[in-house]
Amino acid sequence: MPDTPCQTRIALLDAAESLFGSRGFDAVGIRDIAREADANLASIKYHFGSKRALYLEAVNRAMTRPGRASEAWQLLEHTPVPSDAAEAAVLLARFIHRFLAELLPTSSDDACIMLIIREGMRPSEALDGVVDRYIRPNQTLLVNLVRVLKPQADDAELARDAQSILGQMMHYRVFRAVIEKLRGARSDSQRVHELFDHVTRFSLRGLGYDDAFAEQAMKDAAKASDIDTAASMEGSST
Amino acid sequence: MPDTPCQTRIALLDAAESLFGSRGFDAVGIRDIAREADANLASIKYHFGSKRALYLEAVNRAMTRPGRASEAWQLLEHTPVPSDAAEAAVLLARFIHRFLAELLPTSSDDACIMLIIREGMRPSEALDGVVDRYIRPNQTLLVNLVRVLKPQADDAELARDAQSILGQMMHYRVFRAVIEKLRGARSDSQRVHELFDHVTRFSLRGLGYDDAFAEQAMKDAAKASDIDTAASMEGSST
DNA sequence: ACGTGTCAATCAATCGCTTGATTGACCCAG
DNA sequence: CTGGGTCAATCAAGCGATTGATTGACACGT
Repeated sequence: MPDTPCQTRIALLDAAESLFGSRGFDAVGIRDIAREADANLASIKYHFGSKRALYLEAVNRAMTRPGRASEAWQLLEHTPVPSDAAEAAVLLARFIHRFLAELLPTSSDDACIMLIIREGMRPSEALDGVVDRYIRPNQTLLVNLVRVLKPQADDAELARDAQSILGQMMHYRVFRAVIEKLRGARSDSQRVHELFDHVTRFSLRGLGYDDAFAEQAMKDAAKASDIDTAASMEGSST
Repeated sequence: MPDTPCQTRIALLDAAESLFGSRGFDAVGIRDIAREADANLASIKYHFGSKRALYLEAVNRAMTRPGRASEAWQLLEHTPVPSDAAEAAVLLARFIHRFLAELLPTSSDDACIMLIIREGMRPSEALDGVVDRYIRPNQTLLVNLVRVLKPQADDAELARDAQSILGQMMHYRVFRAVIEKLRGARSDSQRVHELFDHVTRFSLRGLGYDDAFAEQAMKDAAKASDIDTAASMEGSST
C-alpha cells in the first residue's frame, strides 16, 4: 500500500461508512455514495467490484480503525489481569469511561458505531468479523475483570454480568433518540460524565460491592487516566 | 369498522408488520408485501394510499395490540403504587419477568418488537407515537417503582436507574444474534428464566439492596403470578 | 530527447431490471 | 345500476451494474 492508496478509494470508503451508518444499506444508493465522495459512479465498481463489497470493506475498516470505542478493550492488552478486586474495579471504571466517551458523543465516527450496531441487529456476511474484532475483545476483557470481582461465579454468570454492563452502555447509544425524547436533551459532555458515574456505581453494586467501594474505584480511575471527576468538571466547558 | 374490516386490509397489515419488522422499511418492496398477503399490488394504494402510509399504520397497530411486551406496564395500571420497598421489589420482579417473557422468545410477534426497535434507532414520523404509547408507559412505571426503592434519589437518577434496567433487557433482544454467536445458543424458554433471575438480582443490587432481598422478591413474585422459579422449572419441558 | 507501450484511474453513457404509483376494466352484493 | 373492492397492465423514475473511451504518469528501446 503506497502513501496515497488512491484518494478516490478512501473518499468512497468514508462516504460509504457515513451514509451506510446513518441510513442503512438498503436506503443508500451507489449514486449517493459517489456524489458524497465527489467520485464517478463507475469508480465503485472499479475499486470494490460491487455495492455489497464496498459495504463489507467499509465495515471492516470501521472496526480496525484507531481511536474508536473498539479500542476500549486494549486497556488491558499490555497489562496483566489484576489479582485483587480493588484493582479490577479501577480497570472496570476506566473501561466504562473509555467506552462511554467514544460511544456517546455525536462525534465524527457516529457512523462507525452505527454500522456495527446495525450489523448486530441484522447480521450479514460481515457479522463474524464484527464479533471477532470488535465485540469479543471487549466481552473477554469485561469477563476477565468481572471474574476477579466475582471469583465464585461460573462462566455463564460472568457472561451475563458482562452483558449487563455492556448493555447499559449500548442502550444509551442505540436508543439515543428515544431517551432524548423522554426527557429534555442534555449536552453530551455532561452526559458522559454523569453516565460514567451512574453505570460504574450501578454495575459495581450489581456485582455485589457497596457504594464506598465504587466511589474509591472511580477516584483511583480518575487518577490513573484522564477521566474528569465531579470536582474537576466544575470549571471546564469543553 | 365492521366485524370483517376488509380481510385484505388486515392481511396487508400483517404482512407489512412481519416484513418491515424483519428487514426494515427500505429493504421491503410493496410487491413483497402484496405477495405475502396474497393481495393485489394496487390494494396497498387503495387501502392505505402509499407504502409509507402502510408502514405508519402497521407501526401504530403493532403498538396498540393486546398481549405484547407493550402491555408489561399495565402491571400497575389498576394497582396503587406500592408504599414499601419489599412490595415494589416484587412488582419490579414481575415487570422484569413479563417484559423478558414477551421480548426474548422468537415468537409470533418478533416483528412487532423489531418495528419498535427500528423506529427507536432511526426515528421517523412514527417515533412520537411509539414513545408515547409504548416506551413512556414502561419508563414511567419503572421510575415509580424505583422511586419507592430509592426514596432519596432525584428524578434524573431515577430515570438513569430505569434505563439501566430496561437497557439490560433490550440489549438481549437487539443484539440477540451477537450474543448467541458469542456463546453456544441456548433455548429461549431456559433463557427467559435464567435472565429473569440475573436481571432482577443485578438490578436490585444495583439499586442498593442485597441478595437476600432480591431472592425474597423473586419468590414472592413467583407466588403472585405465573413466573417459573428455579425449582418449578426442573421438571417442565415446554 | 523522442515515440511507444503499459498501467491504474476516471469518465459519460447506457444496459436491463425493479421500484412505488396509477390506471381503467371488472366483479358482485345491496 | 351503483359503489366498495379486486385485478392485470402499465407508467416514469430510479436502481446496480457495465461498457468503451480517455486521461496522465511512468518505463522503455533507440
